[in-house]
Amino acid sequence: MFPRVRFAPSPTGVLHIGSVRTALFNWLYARHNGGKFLLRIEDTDKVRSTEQNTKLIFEILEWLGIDWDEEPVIQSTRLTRHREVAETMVEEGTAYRCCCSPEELAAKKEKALSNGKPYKYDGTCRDRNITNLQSVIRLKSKLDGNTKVTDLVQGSVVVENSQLDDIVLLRSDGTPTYMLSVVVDDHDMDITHIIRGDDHLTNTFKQIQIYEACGWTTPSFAHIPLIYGPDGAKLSKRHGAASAVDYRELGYLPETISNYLLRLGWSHGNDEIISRAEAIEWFDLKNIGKSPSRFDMKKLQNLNAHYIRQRDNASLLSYMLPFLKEQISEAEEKRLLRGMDDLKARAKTVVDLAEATTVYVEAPTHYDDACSKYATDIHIALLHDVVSVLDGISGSVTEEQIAQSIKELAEQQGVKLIEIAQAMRAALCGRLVSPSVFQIIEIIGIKETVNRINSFMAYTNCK
RNA sequence: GUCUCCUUCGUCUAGGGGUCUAGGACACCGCCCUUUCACGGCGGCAACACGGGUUCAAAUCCCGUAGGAGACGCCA
Repeated sequence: MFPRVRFAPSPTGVLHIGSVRTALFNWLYARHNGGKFLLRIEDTDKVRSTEQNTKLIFEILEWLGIDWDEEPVIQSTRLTRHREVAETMVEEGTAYRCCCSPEELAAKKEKALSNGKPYKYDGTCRDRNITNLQSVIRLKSKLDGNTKVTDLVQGSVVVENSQLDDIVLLRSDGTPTYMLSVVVDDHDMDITHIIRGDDHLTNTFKQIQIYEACGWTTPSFAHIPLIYGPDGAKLSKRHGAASAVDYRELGYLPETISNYLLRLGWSHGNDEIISRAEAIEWFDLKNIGKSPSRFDMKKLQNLNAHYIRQRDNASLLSYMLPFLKEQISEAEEKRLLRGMDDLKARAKTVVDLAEATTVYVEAPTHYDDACSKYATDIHIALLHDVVSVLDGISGSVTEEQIAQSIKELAEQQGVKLIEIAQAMRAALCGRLVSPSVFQIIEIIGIKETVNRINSFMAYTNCK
């Protein structure tokens, strides 16, 4: 039998990077086992759910190449079904109506807590046979014995039923709670394996009781550890970036995110760079670790640098275009394409890459302070020499030709190449870090090079 | 507070009784390459939380302790 798994995010916030990992694991599980990967939007909290968040969920999954197999289920459209199940449970005696007011319950809870006792609904309405439809419906949970989960990641976990509460299934306004709707939907969607964050582990016991009360087969569970920030607390905004959208905007490639997330908490021997095909071939729940892991930005960056280098220049260029501050012409695009090899060896993110491209499209708008080191009389004299050398070269030139001529010049003048090269870099780029100056000249051409050098000399002259 | 889970270099992890003087990757530090910065190459630093067992033998199995995390809503 082929597994059916699902990813069931709630659009009450921007898609968390940890949720993305859950989606990935579910997807890989389905693809590895020839099963189906389904999507369900859990939008029953109408107040906090937004269209924008829902849109972003689809967008991010597409961006990552995580495709789904059937029409996504929108949970809010299934309200009638949820209600129906709750009513049936009341009829069958596995649930009951409760008319304790929220205020009463809050008071009881406060009292219990102040006495240092664990709070649990006291079961006041459990056997009262209330018919008032304004009441909530609670699960009549088992009072003794225990409930066991054989989790595919966590192993066998047992909880005493006395610990479990009579949870609310249907609110007084007739809408289902999360506990009810997940169980009903997972059952109706024929979900065989539930792979989700381990913050749901304790919910599982309550949910199993609902499955049993309804006489449904419980699916298999796999609770994967959460992702934490560098300080060990749940990864959130204050750690910098917690949503998948953030990472996309920061210039991380989708293949980087997939690979990183896969490797976080899961391993296949010593493999670090894992292609999509390998991931599908190798993925197995058995290799998921049980301990939580911290998100390491440096490692993410390193991986991203790897994938940037690995992309072919044309696709990298088109991916980068939206990151550019200004639109560029076709001629400029060609320049960037030529310079891409040099550019991509240095970039950690696409944002870096986009920023670094400016040397190929425009003259420096300002010069870094460090450049003044190469604005001495000696350097200016050398730059004059460079200009004469370049003027002597006609037509299109290659990087090698230019390098050759400049090396000869250095030799003639009895200076080290670095002195000339850095002065040229300051003039051409306005800073002392850039791709090869000879390569830059090849791409921007002699004329523009001479212009930039002249501007630099004029600028130092004014100072 | 109650319940549940977790614990190998700073971080992600390999390992599942002897092959472990614990392997890899990122980070960090050197050196090499070099027109800068990167890339790349070579090398270095660095961990089995603690205490008891079991065993000829324990990072690996068992029990405690400590620390960390999660769940305890008419949120999902």
